[in-house]
Amino acid sequence: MKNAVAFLKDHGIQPTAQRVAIAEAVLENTDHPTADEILVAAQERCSIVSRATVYNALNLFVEKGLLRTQLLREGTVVFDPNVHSHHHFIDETDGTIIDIPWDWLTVQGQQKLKNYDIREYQVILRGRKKRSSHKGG
Amino acid sequence: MKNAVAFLKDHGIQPTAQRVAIAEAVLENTDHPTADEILVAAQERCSIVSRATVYNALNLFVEKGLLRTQLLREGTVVFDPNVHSHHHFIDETDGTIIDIPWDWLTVQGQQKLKNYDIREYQVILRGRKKRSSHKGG
DNA sequence: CCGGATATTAGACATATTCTAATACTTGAA
DNA sequence: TTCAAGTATTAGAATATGTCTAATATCCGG
Repeated sequence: MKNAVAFLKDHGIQPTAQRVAIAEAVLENTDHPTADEILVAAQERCSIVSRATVYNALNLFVEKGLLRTQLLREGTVVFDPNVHSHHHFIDETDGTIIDIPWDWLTVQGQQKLKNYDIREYQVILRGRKKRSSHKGG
Repeated sequence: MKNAVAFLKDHGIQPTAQRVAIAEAVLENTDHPTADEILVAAQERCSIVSRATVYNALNLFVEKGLLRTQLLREGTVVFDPNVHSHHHFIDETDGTIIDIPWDWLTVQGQQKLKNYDIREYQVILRGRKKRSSHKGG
C-alpha cells in the first residue's frame, strides 16, 4: 500500500492515523487475516490502536467497498482485500486460505437454478497444497 | 426420522433420551439449524436437554458421520444432515440456506489446480429465491 | 443390586464481536 | 488562536457462540 491516505480519501474515508495503520495492515495482505490479526499488525505499524477501532474501521472499509468478509474459518470472519469475484482453496493441514483466480474455474449448469436470482457465487475447495519439487511453495 | 434409536445404534452411539431428542430435531431438518435452534427443538420434543449436551451430541454426531458442519452463516456454524457432496444457495433476503444437488452443477478447470490435492469442494451461491407463480415455494 | 463406564448438567471459562458513553481529535469559521 | 460541531477513538461492559470442569446421574454386564 504505497499511499493509504490517498486511497482512503478516494473512498470518502477520513484518513486518521489509526485507519491508515489498519489499512496498511490489511489492504495488501493476501493471508485472509482475522480482526485480531489485523489489530496486532496495525499496532506494530505505528500507533496505539484499540480493538474497537479495528472493528469500526474494518466494518467501515467493508461498507465502502475496500474489503470483503469471507466465511472461511470456524469461529471468526476473515477479511479479504480482493473484492472481485474469485474462488478459495483452504489447506486442511494448517488452515491457510488461498485465492483462486476467477477464470481458472467454470461452473456449468446454472440453468438448473432458474428459480433463483444468483447475485454471486464462488467455489470453495479444501485439501492440501502439494509441495512443488523445484520451486518454493 | 422414523427410528432414531436404531439409527444411533447403527452408528455406535448409545441412544439416550437426550440424544434421541437431538437426533430427531436435526437428522431430518433441511433448514441448516444452529446448535441453539437444535437445543430449542430438542427441548420441545421430549426432555430436559442442556446446552452442553446439545453441543456434546452434535459434535459426536459429526465425528460419527451422521452430520456435517457448514460455514454458511456469520457468527455460527450450521449443521447439515446431508453428508454427501452438494452445493448451497443462500437467500440474501432472509439468510435461508438451500441444498443444491451435486449433479446440478459442474466445475471445470481443475487441471489448473495441479499444485493442490483437492479433497472436496462445493459451490456457494448467493442471491434471492424467485417466487414461482403457479407453485408454492 | 453393584460397580465401572458412560452421559448429563450447571456454571465457569474463552473468544469474537458489538455497544455505550466518555474523551479526544479535526475542521472550518470568527 | 479559539470555539463549536461533527467525527473518531477508547476502555470496558454486554452479548453470543462454543468449550471445559467437576459433580451428579444413568446405563449395563455380572
